[in-house]
Amino acid sequence: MRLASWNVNSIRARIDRVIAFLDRANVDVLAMQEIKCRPDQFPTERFTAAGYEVACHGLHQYNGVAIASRVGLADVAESFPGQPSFAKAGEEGVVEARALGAMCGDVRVWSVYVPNGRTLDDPHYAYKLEFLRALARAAGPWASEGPIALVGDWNVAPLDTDIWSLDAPEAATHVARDAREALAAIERAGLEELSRRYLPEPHTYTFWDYQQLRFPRGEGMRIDFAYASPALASRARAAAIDRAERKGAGASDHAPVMVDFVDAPGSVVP
DNA sequence: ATGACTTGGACACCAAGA
Repeated sequence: MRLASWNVNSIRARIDRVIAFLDRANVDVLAMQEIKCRPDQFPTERFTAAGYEVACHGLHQYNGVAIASRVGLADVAESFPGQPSFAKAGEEGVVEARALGAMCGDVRVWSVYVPNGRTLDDPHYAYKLEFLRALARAAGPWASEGPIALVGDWNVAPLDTDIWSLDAPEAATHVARDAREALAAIERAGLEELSRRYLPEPHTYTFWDYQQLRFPRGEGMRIDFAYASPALASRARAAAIDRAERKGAGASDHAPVMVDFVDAPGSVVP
């Protein structure tokens, strides 16, 4: 099974590229982030025509996550247990559309979009830390349950070599010690990050800002990752970052991250 | 080379991203 994760930065603006990518990269399951629409606006029929089932969770033009699968899609869950809400000043808290889980074949796949954080003194930054900590708590029991993948846009650059410049002001929320610590809790919960296993080269990026010619200058960040439980990590064989998807007109600012898994030992291929 | 980000919503500006 080939599993891909991609912050598409609007599924409606990116649908042609996404469908072409599924075919070109031979993707079985695609976890999307930042779909930027509600379910009634999601181009479901384009995925159906390509042979994929779709689940999506979106509240409005911000955030939003989805999963497309051609190996089955069942037991869909919006938000993870204990997912924190965010309250704008003077408003009720809202559990934002940042996590979606589904059974895809025998793998439980979660598409995750961690809050950006904006700036270190912004309420969104505390929200980001709480989101990561709550997800690590939820993932603790999952790690020993079976094949589970947590993939998405984590908005944290764990290593100094995961970013072109530690001094970029927009990077502060992605390299801060407590942000990195909050992400490390996911690994301490027993999950392994698989893109790093196969792609350890420093300055291997998954995101390049639209501004300041970041992509042509090679100035990016590595913030998209694929975590897996031991039962799934043992079945991983390869990973790739599809840098080509950042090229050309109409590209997302993120590239897809892909991981290949072999079938479980003893599984029967229908 | 004298450039300068993209998206969606209500609107020709703004919030949000990172």
